[in-house]
Amino acid sequence: MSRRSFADVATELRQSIKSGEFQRFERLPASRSLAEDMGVARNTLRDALYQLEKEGLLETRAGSGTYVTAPEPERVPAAVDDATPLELIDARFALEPHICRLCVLHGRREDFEDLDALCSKMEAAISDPSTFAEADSAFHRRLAATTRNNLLIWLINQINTVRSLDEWTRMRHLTLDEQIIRSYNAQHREILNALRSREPERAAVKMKEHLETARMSLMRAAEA
Amino acid sequence: MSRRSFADVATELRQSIKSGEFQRFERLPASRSLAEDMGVARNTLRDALYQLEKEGLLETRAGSGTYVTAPEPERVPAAVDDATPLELIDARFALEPHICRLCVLHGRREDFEDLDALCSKMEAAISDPSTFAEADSAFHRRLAATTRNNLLIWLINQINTVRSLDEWTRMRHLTLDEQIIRSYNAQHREILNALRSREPERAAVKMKEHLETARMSLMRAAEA
DNA sequence: TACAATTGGATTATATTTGGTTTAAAAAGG
DNA sequence: CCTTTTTAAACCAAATATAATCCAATTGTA
Repeated sequence: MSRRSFADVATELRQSIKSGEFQRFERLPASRSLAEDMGVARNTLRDALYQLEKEGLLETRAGSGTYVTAPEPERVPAAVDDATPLELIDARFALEPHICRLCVLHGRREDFEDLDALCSKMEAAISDPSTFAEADSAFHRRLAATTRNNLLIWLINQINTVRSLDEWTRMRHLTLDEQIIRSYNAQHREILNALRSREPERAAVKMKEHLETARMSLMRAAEA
Repeated sequence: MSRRSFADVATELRQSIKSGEFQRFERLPASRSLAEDMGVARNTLRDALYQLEKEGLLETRAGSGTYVTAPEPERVPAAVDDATPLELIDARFALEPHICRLCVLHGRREDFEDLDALCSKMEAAISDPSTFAEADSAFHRRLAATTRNNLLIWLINQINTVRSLDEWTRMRHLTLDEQIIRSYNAQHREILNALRSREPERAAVKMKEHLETARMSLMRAAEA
């Protein structure tokens, strides 16, 4: 029976890293003790570490230790952060009406109660644009959550964390007078009513109307 | 006796934050006492805090304290990579019909020529499921590109890189017999024709029919 | 307002751990 | 028998944890 070669050690370590036993940014045990733990000579372990370093899994700093390289999970491309408010609202036009349809399919009583509470919160914030905007955002995220579709929930969250959202909310505040807030509130209620009476197409239509109103007020703000 | 390096301390703190032991906006214990609690020199603790600050988990204000800023309890890959094929197709149901509408608005001649070429490629691959699947994916990505909406393009790309796509394509291959491919090809042509004659709603309807066909064949595959 | 306590920020010298390297012997395998 | 790889031990230089001390910003309080 052959001794364990450095390739075997590398395989074992690779799996420890991928399985999450060693997480990113974490420092591995010192080469001496790790070699002893794995029952292998330090030289062999070092060959394995060098291999993993070549593969980009590890980074080793002399005198300090060897570290799990951070596989930067996902750089949000500049294209996304640079999305314009109009691109953003088009994306919502794509997602949210269908989200309403799915809400009818998967919504439960407690979902509608949460949405109802958010509606009430928005209705109480007619003259408080900041509170309204926050509750409004929560309402739309709550809708996504009601679909029980993790992918859609994630997509909506991504959209909501787009950096241009700052610009978006800034522009919104310009248009959020009491009259607009009142009409938004009426539309939110209509959407919720359609969901509760289990009418997917009516809910989708009401959402489209809501987004159309938002688009219009946004364009008015852009002109000003 | 092994020293604990600042990286180890950082790992420990990182987990305390992620586990919720230190909550958002909360102030950490003073560096002196925290260092003592963790049995480490204040210098080392400070290095660890600096690292976490670089990672965006902490924010430190001289004379005041260091505060947790961690925004994301949400693992990006977890929600997305664990998406089921059915969640995935629901997301496509949300996005792609509206993408078709936007294609009518923003599509140019060269877009339609590219889509036409992809249709031809798929039609030539009736008995070659792998080539067909690749061109099919390219067709849908090209549709997204035609909207000129960077956000939508990015969302579609995200959906197409979901790991469960492997499972998805595997299941697809099960159902991709010549008959199914022929009907897909016919639907792709119908979509493209609707785009070219600038009929947004018809294009959206044809896309929905296409996705419905895909959903049905997927569910048949799931039963088998 | 002004003082005092507490906080993070920074610098120092010293001790120790760490990876990097070299060497030679032992083991495995053709 | 010869080649290759692993082992083992020793040493080096770099990195850094420690500990003590001082500075500067903030906060709370008299």
